[in-house]
Amino acid sequence: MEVGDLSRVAQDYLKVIWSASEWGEPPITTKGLAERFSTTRANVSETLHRLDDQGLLIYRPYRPALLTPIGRRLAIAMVRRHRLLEAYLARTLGYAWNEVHDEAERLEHAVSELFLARIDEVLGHPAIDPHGDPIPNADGSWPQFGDTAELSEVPPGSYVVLRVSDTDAEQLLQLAEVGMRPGVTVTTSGKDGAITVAGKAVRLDPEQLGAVRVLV
Amino acid sequence: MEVGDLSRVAQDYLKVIWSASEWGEPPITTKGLAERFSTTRANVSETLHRLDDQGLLIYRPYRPALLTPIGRRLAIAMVRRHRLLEAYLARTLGYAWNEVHDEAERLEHAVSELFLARIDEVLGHPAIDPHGDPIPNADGSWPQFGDTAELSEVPPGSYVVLRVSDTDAEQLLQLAEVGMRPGVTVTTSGKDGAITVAGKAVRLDPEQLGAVRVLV
DNA sequence: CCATACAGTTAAGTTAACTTAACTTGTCGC
DNA sequence: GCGACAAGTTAAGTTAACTTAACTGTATGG
Ligand SMILES: [Mn+2]
Ligand SMILES: [Mn+2]
Ligand SMILES: [Mn+2]
Ligand SMILES: [Mn+2]
Repeated sequence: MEVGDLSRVAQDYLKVIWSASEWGEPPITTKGLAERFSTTRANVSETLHRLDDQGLLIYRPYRPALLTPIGRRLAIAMVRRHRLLEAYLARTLGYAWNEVHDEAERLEHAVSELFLARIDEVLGHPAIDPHGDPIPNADGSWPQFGDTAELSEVPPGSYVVLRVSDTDAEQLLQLAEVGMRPGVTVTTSGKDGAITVAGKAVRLDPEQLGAVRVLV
Repeated sequence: MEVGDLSRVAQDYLKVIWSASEWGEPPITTKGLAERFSTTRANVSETLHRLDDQGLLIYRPYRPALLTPIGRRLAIAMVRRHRLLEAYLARTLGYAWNEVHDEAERLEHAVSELFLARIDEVLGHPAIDPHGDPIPNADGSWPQFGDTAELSEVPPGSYVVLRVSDTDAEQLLQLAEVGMRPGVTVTTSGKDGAITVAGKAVRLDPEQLGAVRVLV
């Protein structure tokens, strides 16, 4: 089975279910999926049943779904598509890092394996996307970096930003505006969100701090 | 109304209906659409009803459908998408001219106006796609070239190839293999398909000759 | 331990897009 | 003019994906 055999909806579900747990977070719930896809819990419940029928995940009533090995393989393929496309848009078409996500969200369902191979080559096989998320390799493996923690959970001190979550477009724009991006150094004071980003003092709310992962 | 408001199916129908008549051919029939989309006449008939309901075309029983002004505008927007993408794939990602069509057929439904503007800029606002088809401008106008005729209809002599039809992938590959492409000079003998392409003698069947348009 | 709030499910209905089968219309050769 | 055949339509049924409404299960804080 290949990702091209799945519907757009199935592709998005697998990708979101897999990447929800990527940084150690608990598995995504029915409600979480409903919010992510701007739909109803009823619709999510029904869709999860369908994905179970297709052998992509195991539906457990009132419990988060579990990806099957096939589902996980296809999920990782979708994550690769998404992040490779984001990297391509940013690097060769002049997209800002807060513009790439929405475009990749649609292109990921349309491009062929040939297209992916070509842009991977043009980019020189990049390891991370513009938000610092690792890009899985074509064989399903992916690069591992050092241990990370959310900026909201870390003791006061200086850290290197590894990754900024790209799921909330507005939040990403706010973070971009204060200079937050992978690679910059931030210093936390421990005092309600007062931090410095690349030397500049700014204030972030707990949600924004939770979107930033630093090397620990 | 924008192309993004239409379903994938609606986008493809408008594009195909409009481009069928681009070179003076008669309007495409229900059967023609069914073949183009590998579906049934029944399905085409029903879909045309839906497009009529949406004000995109006028459905006339037992007669070819007529695009409304809105339908025509959106059709041309889709043709622009398709051809601009083909040009991009060929010029910047190393696609062969017989590989671009299928990829563009899917990407045309997924890319944003921003993406189109960026690739248009990267390509320097190309006037034709890799098959010699004119690329409509963003305002709906498009470049006009000299008068053309199908190679099957032209008196014996030497001609410059302007355009090769890209709708039949296998046929396009065959034509590519004998060196046929926009810009080459061909000489017709009038004797059942015996012609020279860029100096090399080849034999083409009437269908293949009909796929090639030359400057007259 | 249990009421309750919220998460999750089930049910019923809708729509676009598809299929197959049966029927109707248009046109073309005689 | 007309019959035959191809083209086109209508009808009935399916599926994925969505909605709204009603119901049920889970977990928790008092
Ligand atoms: Mn998507
Ligand atoms: Mn990303
Ligand atoms: Mn298409
Ligand atoms: Mn073309």
